[in-house]
Order: sequence, then structure tokens, then C-alpha cells
Amino acid sequence: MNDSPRRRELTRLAAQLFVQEGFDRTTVRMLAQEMGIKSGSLFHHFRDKQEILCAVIEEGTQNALAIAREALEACAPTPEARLHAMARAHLETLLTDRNAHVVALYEWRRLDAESRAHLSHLRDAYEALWQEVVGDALEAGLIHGDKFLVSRFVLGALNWTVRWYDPEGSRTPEELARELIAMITPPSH
Amino acid sequence: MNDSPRRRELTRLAAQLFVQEGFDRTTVRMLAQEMGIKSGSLFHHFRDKQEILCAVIEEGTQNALAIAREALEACAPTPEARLHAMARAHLETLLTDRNAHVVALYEWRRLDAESRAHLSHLRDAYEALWQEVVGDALEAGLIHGDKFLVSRFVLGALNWTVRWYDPEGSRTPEELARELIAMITPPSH
DNA sequence: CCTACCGATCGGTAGG
DNA sequence: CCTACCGATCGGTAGG
Repeated sequence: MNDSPRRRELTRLAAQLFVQEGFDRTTVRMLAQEMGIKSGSLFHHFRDKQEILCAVIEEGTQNALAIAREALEACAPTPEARLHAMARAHLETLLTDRNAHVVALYEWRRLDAESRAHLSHLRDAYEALWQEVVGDALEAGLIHGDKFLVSRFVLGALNWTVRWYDPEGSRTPEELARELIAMITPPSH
Repeated sequence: MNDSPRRRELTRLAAQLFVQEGFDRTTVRMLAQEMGIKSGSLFHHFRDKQEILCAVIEEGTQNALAIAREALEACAPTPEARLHAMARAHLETLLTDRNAHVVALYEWRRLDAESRAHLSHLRDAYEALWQEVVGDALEAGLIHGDKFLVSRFVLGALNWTVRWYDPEGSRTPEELARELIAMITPPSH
């Protein structure tokens, strides 16, 4: 609905707080203070706290989808390059200061039924893109297994990196993506 | 400390509620009602809400560690059988009505510094066991990659199953474990 | 294990 | 966007 610069800035700050503290522990007063306004003023921009979560998750998923599509267009048209591009794009949106995507994955269950219905098509589109790329890699003989299971295992491995990745460490998201693809690819490739 | 049957039953019920609702949304009143007592009475068994979480996570991790060790002793002494036994044990504690292990993984960040210090040795022991089994599989040439990265990717893929697994579906945890190992193992094996 | 209750804090509102 | 405030609910306690 509304999409003012003010609302966008609040959405960005909310994403940061939701990652740091979790949605339930983030209070409207914390978000207001971060923005430099009073808590009551938040509800000029959002109907309620749930709508803030919804805005963050929508932004995070849309951005992840856009980045993934750009990465696919920019890379070589081989199944291996496309798989690597997807993994790299996913990790970069998760690990390089893109809080909204982390919220989309880790706070999805906090959405009420209405918000979930509104956002599920976006989520499905992102997963469908993954299944397409994984499916092509399977047909090319690059990897093996069931399309849906492989997609879920790979996404799980990627999503869990949020829990242990150290940005000050020696590995970049790109290297992590390469290592994951190497793990599921026979050495002959 | 205390370990009465009453406290154990409360820990079991708390694990169930923490998985369903999340730790933050579970109130002491919900837990008391589930147990059939008044909320004030809970604090005869636990100092505060944090200690309930600590008890659940301790139980979940200890149980996962015990089940994994049993599985390793019962299986064939080959790297492949041991890897499969670990994955299967992990999935069964996560997916087959063992709520405490899910809480240990998904609510770890809700622990305060004191509880975390008390439990980190248990968590480390479980991860060390995984790294040992993965390390043996690497040396045997069954899989390839970095020991720590492979361990983390595999555990991530397993942990994320909680988010999409359907107990009414057609696949058992054992089949899931087999498919995951197949994914990271060259077809020649 | 219960009754009775507490101070704090929560999300959200009314009126300007 | 602020002031001023609300009803509800939270974790936890005292005294029995």
C-alpha cells in the first residue's frame, strides 16, 4: 500500500532489529527510538506490528528473487554456472548486510494467516526458480537425486549458514557457494 | 540440580510448547495450564523461565548425543554406514516426536550468557562427533571437501528439514538420511 | 501446590 | 508527528 521513503526507512531498521533480537522481542518502542520518533507515531505508517513484519518479509523475498534473476542472466548458460550463481546470490543476500532476507526465512512462522496468504506466491516463485535450476543440473548429470529433495537440502545448508558464518572470517559468501556446489558434485566435473 | 518426575514432565511439556509457539510466545501460564497447576507453582520447580529453557535444551542435546552414540555402536564400522547412522539418528531425534532437540537447535539464541556457558560443552561434544564421522568419510574418499564446512552444510540441511517435513508424507527420516548421503556421495559408491 | 497480587511492559489509540 | 494514556498481559513473589 503506502510506500513513502519514511516507511521504507522504517522497514529497513525493523529488519535489522528483527535479525538482532527476533520479532517477538523487538518492541515498537525500540523501533521508534531507532528512528528517532515516538512509538505512537509508528502507527501512522503501519496498521500494527504484524504489518511491519509483512513489509520486511515482502521486501526481503522480492529482493532475493530479483538478485537471483540478475545473477542468472549475468552468468554463463551452463547448469554448473547457473547453480553456482544461485547459491552465491542466496548467500550474499543472507550474509552481506541484507537483513530482510534473513527475516523472511527465520520469522516466516510469526506471520498471521492473512499475511502468509499474501506472501506465499512470492515465496513459491523463489523456490520454483531454485527447483528449475536444480532440475537442469540433474538432467545434465551434474548432480543426482530427487529434484525437490535436493533443492530443500541445498537451501537448508545455505540458510543455516546464518547461524555460524563469521563475516570477519576468511571465507567470502562466494567461496562458501563454491564449496557447497563442490560437495554435491562428483570430483570428475 | 533438581530432577523430580514432576520437573521432568514439565520439561517435556515445555519442549512441546516451545516448538509449537516459540520460547518467547510461550507464557508460564500456558505451561502451568498444560500441567494442570497454577502458574505460581511452576517456580517451585524452576527458578525462572530461563531455567526451563535451559533444562529443555540440556535434555534435548544429551538425548541426541546418546542416540547418536548408540547408532554408531550398532552399525557396521564402515565410513558410509557410520555417516548414514549419524544422519538417521539426527533426523529421528528431530522429526519423530523429540521436541527437545528441535528447541536446542532453534531456541539456542534465547539462552542467556550463563546458561550458554553451562551448555556449550554439550553442544561442542555433539558437533565434534559429527566432525569425526565426516572426517573419516573424507579420508576414505567417500565424500570430498573441508571437514568443518561439510559438517556444517550437512547439519544445516538436516536441521532445516524441521521446516518442511511432513510426518504424514511418504518419506521416513531413514529415507531422508539415505537421500542426503546419496546427494554428497559420487554415484560410483 | 494455591491464593492473591505486584510492578513492569506490551501493542495500540484519541485528540490534537 | 507528539502527548498522554489505556487495558491486557507478562514473569515472578509472599505467605500460607
